[in-house]
Amino acid sequence: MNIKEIAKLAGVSVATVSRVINNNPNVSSASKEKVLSVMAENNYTPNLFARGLNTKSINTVGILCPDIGDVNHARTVSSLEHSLRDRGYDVLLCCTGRQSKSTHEYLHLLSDKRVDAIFMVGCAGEEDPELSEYQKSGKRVPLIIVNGYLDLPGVYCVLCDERTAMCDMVKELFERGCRNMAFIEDSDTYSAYQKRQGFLDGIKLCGLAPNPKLHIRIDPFVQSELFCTKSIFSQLFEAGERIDAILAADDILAVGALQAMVQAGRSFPIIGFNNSEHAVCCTPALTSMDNRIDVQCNIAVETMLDILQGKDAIDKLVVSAKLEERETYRRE
Amino acid sequence: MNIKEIAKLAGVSVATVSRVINNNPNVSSASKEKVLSVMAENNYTPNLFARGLNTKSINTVGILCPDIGDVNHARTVSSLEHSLRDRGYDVLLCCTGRQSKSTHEYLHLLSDKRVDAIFMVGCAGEEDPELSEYQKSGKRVPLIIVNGYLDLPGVYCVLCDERTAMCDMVKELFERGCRNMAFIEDSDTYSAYQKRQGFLDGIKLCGLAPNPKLHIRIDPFVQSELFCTKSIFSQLFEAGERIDAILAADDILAVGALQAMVQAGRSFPIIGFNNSEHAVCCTPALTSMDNRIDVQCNIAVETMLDILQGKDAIDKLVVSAKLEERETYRRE
DNA sequence: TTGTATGCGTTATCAG
DNA sequence: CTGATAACGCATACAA
Repeated sequence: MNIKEIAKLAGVSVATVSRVINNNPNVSSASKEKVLSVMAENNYTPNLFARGLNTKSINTVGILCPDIGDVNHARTVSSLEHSLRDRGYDVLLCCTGRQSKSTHEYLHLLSDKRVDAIFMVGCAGEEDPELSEYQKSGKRVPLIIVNGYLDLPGVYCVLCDERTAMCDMVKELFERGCRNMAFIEDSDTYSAYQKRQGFLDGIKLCGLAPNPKLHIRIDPFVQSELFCTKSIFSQLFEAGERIDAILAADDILAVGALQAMVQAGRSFPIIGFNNSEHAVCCTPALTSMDNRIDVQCNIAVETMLDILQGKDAIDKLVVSAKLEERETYRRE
Repeated sequence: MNIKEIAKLAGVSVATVSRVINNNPNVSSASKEKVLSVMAENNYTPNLFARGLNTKSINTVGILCPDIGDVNHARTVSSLEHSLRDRGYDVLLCCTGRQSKSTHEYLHLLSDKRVDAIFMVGCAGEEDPELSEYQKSGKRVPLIIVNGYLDLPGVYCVLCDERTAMCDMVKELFERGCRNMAFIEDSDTYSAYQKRQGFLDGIKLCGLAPNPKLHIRIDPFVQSELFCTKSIFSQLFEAGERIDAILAADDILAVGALQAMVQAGRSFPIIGFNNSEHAVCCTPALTSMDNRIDVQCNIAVETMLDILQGKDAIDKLVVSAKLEERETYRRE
């Protein structure tokens, strides 16, 4: 069933049918009704390929993310998807599998599909030379990074002031008397880098000496990050290492450390990051820094709309984090 | 840059270029090389719309799921996406938002996009009359349900024997001496129904009387299912209700109950379901029934390939669950 | 307000 | 092995 057949059945021309489909006002209500009813009877829907061939757009955007199985990425994609669908856009999902190599490929793949924009979630921190090459090449699709930053022309970023948040947290704990704060991180994203720097900023500003022994890095590819973190901290406690606070770049890491702490019969502030469900699963419940991913996603989608409408959009927007207080740390 | 320009630059016809693009063997290696080099120089990629207009397929499948923010759905989609991409398929993601109404719409939306197949994740249990209507309507796209079952012609299902697994678990606990087992459930999916029936089967087979007070249903739309479950069980414990085992349809529910149990200073077997990360976040670590979603996804994709190749595929495939033993219950 | 004719970029058919 | 050309289904400029 195509537009020609509908036109014949409705006794009008294909142009008129096309106008009805596209809500063109220049159609008599009589024709319009007739066409609509014929379309309904035959439950006809226009072929999107043919349509896209003309309009160069199918109201579809691509989302690029390392792994949708990761809770944080899943939340982000979920939020983006809802915002986008509310505005009539479909979502093409690409999981790159954390291999920076293929990011490049996927970028091409998506723009070959003629998506209207591409969102990147959980992207790497370094200035990817391939990405800039991509931006230079003919295929200019609006590129929007969520919870990350890349200083490239034509790339728009929405992020969270995680560095400041982390730094302030360190200062706050220092005022509470903490002098031996541990820091745990895993992935190598821009976001991870910000948190690390924030921690180091704080340590420095408090006049403390950085202690490499308390700066833990967990390989994000291990079977279980939680278990790995837990055993490292168990060893530290057994070795009698002095620790009076822990800050983690992600909740799952914080939970691992928390379990080790409880097992060691100790108790001090632990702060997670991303405010995921993990924070409420553990006991005691984990205080966590919320990076406001929902807000970020909304802004990202608004930014996309601005770009597509030709308005000039802000290329770097920063939202502020918010501490979700639970049992492992409470402000006075 | 289109096929015509490439043809001109390479000094051949569009037909030859098209053959090169599609790996048609009937091209001299000389022409082939020439065309390939011209394509590379101009980093040309064929327009997928024009292509789809002829071939009726763009190697894209749709995935329909209530909410990608849900950890279980996220894991499933992640697994499907990987399998599919390995085989050259892209993924169009649609989150229906748990509203059965819109499932119908999304189904149409996806087939309008001319996807090659549609996977449904976390779908409702009842025989959706709209779905069967959909299947009857002209738009016949292979429909594959993961971790669910719908007895409809042309619908293929992969699932887990959760009913048996749950039933066996009850029997096992009975033999261990448990006589007052509680059951917690939330959503209203096919999977949820199976678990509930499995529990009731087990209770009956053990000659126990069903206790409505210990059959807890949590509204899946509450702010926090975990917290809700926890407070319900706290109340039960305070009221002196006798409970000597808990089975939950999902880990997050089990964790809530677990926290209440620990707080009440009690200890008995708790079994979660889906073997998610939640199970290792809590203390004691949660024993959980794994529904082998990765295996299910692989099978689902294989099924899709069979269907698309015209082979006749199995329309109902059942994998068996596997208990992941942790601290809340260990087999002897 | 309506219809005709043309083009969008490929693939497929057929003749060479 | 190659090339010309007709589809594919729709949008749109232009004419009426």
